[in-house]
Amino acid sequence: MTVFDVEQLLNDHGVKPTPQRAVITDYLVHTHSHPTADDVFAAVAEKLPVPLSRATVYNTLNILVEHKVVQEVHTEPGKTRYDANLSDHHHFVDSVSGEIIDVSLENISHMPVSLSKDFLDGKFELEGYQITFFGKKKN
Amino acid sequence: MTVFDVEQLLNDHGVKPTPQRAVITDYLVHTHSHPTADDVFAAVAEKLPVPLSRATVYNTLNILVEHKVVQEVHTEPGKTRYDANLSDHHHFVDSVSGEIIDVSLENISHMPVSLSKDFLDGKFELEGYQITFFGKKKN
DNA sequence: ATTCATGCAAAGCATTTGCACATAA
DNA sequence: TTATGTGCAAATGCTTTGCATGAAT
Repeated sequence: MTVFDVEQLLNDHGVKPTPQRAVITDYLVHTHSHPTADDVFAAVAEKLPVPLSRATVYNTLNILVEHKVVQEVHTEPGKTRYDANLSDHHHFVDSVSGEIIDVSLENISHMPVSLSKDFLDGKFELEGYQITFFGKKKN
Repeated sequence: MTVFDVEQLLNDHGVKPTPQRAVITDYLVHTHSHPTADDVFAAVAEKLPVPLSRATVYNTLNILVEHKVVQEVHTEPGKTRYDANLSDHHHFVDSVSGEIIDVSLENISHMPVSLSKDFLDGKFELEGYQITFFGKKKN
């Protein structure tokens, strides 16, 4: 994805592209590492010809989440991670390192999952679900 | 579950029962509200004849997690919630209020879920999974 | 005696906010 | 010029830590 495409992506989601936002989004779109805000800051700060503050990173990430360009992933206490994989997928979390690995739908049996009418019973409107697998990554 | 049973439960999991730990555990075992550490502190402080500090609540919750008496639930940024429902179950999160509702296995279709051999491929050892449904609770 | 739990206050992180400056339409 | 984005630093909120006291074995 080129810088132009990133600007397109931002425009498509109603986010005004700025140099900072473009570089942050570009980084997120090209990584599978589910970075934290600080990971993003560290990776992007050196790429930008202009200074970059943590506040801008946090602001940008929140805007990208609000506009559904990326999604938050919560697997560990105290850390919010970001995922720009826009395809329908789930996650495998290594219980030792905390590393998050994407799991595409074709790697999961017995999909899709749904809630019984008995549970929903006119009381809940189901919008989606997220499966977090956990286990150990072997060496 | 009586106080005696709570002490039994703690002993069974290798946690030395103290008054604070017993009352905290008792509270967790009897609620379905998935409380935060602060919720626990607020609910338990007034029940105890002795003073209770937040540090003790945090210490105790971490010990209970380590000894698998309760589990952490992460659905929102910046908040760790605790769940003493020891049965196999999943969660529904109200996307408006953040409220977490337990979903027992019989309320889910297409269970159990598993990962394909292709994904695991000798590289991952699957220990379990957690499904987080999200949507709106109707009034 | 020795070990371990507790309380308090201080410290630590991740994240948000207030405000001034810079930028773009 | 009007609105919006950015940077900096201060503030906030949740959680952990250090240390002294207190209880239990």
